[in-house]
Amino acid sequence: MALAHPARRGMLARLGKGEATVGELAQPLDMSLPAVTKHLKVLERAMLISRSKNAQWRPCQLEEAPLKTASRWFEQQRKVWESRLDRLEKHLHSMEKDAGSSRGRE
Amino acid sequence: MALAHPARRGMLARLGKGEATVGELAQPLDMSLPAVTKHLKVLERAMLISRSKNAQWRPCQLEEAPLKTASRWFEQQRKVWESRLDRLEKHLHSMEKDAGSSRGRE
DNA sequence: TTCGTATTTAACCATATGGTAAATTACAGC
DNA sequence: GCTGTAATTTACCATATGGTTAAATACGAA
Repeated sequence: MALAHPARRGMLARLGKGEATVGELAQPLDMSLPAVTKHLKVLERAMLISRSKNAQWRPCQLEEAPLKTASRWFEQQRKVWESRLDRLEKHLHSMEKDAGSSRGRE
Repeated sequence: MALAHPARRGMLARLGKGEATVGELAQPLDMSLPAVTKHLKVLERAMLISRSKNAQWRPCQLEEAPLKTASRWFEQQRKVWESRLDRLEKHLHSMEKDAGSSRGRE
């Protein structure tokens, strides 16, 4: 999952404020430039960012569409978890009602 | 992340319907029992489930509280992404206005 | 005590992930 | 063409993850 690594989430957060070069993204990250390049490739393959060329710099920018998808994904997940919690809570309440009959716990 | 693996999410979904033994959780999963045991340990360490004893069975059940936390987490994440997208959209619109002045694209 | 079922442990393996250092490429300016 | 800066590629390494099989453990029932 492209969003799994904190360094990558950090880069995306930084890019939310606007275009940045590899060096700029690396600066707060306490890791070598090759490592940053690798993370950028992950983000690029996931189409979360795009890159361009400016002399010897290779600036990165956020891709708008997939992040909207990510946002929608979070919203969906939230709904899924909510419905699971609903079912769970019903289950737990029915257990409370039953509690006197046969307590399996030791 | 305990919620990362589809098998584990499947187990949690199953447990949302009520207690289940290791064998019952394994049945739909096309993997060996030892593999299932490992996944269960991950879930147990993350305190998403708890286990008990019933003869030779070791039934599992969902832990309520942390899943509520997970739900809250999703909600938070959603808000974070939304605010990022707001910022991003403002940025993109300001670029549109600028578009005529200096087109870096080739 | 022995047998069958449920589960775990131990030992092992393949692959993915995240990092490094050193060499290489790309480019601007002198 | 040479030099300095930005970034990437290459080769390598350590650890995490997810799986396997075979053996061990736990328990109820015969």
